[in-house]
Amino acid sequence: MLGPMVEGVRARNRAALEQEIRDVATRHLAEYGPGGLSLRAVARELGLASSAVYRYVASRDDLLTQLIVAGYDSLGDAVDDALTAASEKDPRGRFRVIWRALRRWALDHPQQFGLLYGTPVPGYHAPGELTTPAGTRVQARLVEVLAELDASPPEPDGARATLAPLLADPLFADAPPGLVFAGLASWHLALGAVTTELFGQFGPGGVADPAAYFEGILDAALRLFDGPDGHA
Amino acid sequence: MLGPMVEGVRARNRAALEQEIRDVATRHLAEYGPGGLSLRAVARELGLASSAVYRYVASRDDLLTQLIVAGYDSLGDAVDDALTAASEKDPRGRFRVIWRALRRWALDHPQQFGLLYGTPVPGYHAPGELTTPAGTRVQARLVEVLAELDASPPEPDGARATLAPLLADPLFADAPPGLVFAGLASWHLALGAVTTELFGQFGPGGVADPAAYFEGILDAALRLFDGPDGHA
DNA sequence: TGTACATCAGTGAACGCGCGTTCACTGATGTAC
DNA sequence: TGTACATCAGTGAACGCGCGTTCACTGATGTAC
Repeated sequence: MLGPMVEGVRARNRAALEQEIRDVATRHLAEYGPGGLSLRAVARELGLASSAVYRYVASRDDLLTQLIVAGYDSLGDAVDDALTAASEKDPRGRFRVIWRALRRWALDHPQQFGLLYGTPVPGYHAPGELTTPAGTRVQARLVEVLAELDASPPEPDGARATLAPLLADPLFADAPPGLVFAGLASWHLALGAVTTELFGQFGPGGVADPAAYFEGILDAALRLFDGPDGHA
Repeated sequence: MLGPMVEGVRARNRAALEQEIRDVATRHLAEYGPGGLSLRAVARELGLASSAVYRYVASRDDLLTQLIVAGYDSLGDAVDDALTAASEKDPRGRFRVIWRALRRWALDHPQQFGLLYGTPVPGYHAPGELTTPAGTRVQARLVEVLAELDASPPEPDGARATLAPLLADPLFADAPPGLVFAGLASWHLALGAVTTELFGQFGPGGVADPAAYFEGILDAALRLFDGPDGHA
């Protein structure tokens, strides 16, 4: 009665349809944005009665939460895969691999990226207990890399106090404040660049080669970790 | 019949109501986001029939465009005022003044900031001819400051080609590519920091003193303009 | 292996809601002579 | 200064639409004996 017992056909169908719902919803998200995500439209596309969806999804907000978690996981997988494939040892190289993977993923999934890192969906509050674990995978990878970096960038005035909550986190055990600061700054630099490339006009005329520009940004981000004498 | 002729009472009322509509709409925008902006709701709050709004606004999208332009202008004014008030001469100081004003404005008008620099509103396309002039005021100020900076940061590989469209812009006449690159990078760094402060979790635990952190970010941004020897 | 019953997937109608936009209209405000 | 007419602001009803969610229901799939 307990035993390993192969998943019944019902459970399999159920899982498959749950996945299908997420897939369709993700497509709709990409097309109409989070505000335009509609359970009825999803049901319609799946050939279901609108009420049938409620067998699989508790509410519209619940579906949104599922999509957010799935998005973080998709991004997390993309980064992990890139790291595995690159098998790069040098921490600076791994830093670049992570960021390139993030940019790639963001370009491939612009609306999902917006859902994760853009303007919050009005009226929706993500339940942190579901969202945070998946939402910090990339940061965790970055932190690992920073730990191997063995750099001691200058410590801005008051960094210890400013970053206190972060420094208290086990993730950053023993990390010098200057390094945490530089890490955070590099995060914001890269995020700002990706966001602008995705959504912004990139200024008048734009940038001819965003990929090359991004490489330049990575150089600049890494330079944030250098000491005042110009090298780590 | 021509003459200077004081604005008639009708024109004055009209202008006043147009402003009132924008004000109410801005509040609704702040509360429900761009997707939740509704002409009917605005009319309701003003005690008007929903159809009456169409005397002042051509359509919902038209209202959005007005709000975007008004937002850019509000931000532009905030930056200009800050510069005037500070009467700082040093270009690095003025750089800081600009960015502090932007952060301040963003914190005071989060949803408007999101409208300008966040995830685009799905299904809405801003008419660039109306939007761009107001939308580039801050950048123009920054460019002025960068021009006085008299720095020659390292020129990343291929910067000339990558940034070609920007360099062709009259704004950047004679600017060395390295400077333009550093300017763009500093823009993305500050924008990423502000966006994260407004919308993001700021990582696990967050940052204790975002204002102090932002000052650190400004230091880092200015260091992007330093030569490889560590000073401009 | 067969039968009785419980579980589950999916239906379709209905609820109450808000939306953008159009239209023919009433009065009040301005303009021309 | 007064009158005739044009302009304009605002009304209220109506259009057709899509939404989230609930509910009582029908069959099909699984389970226990």
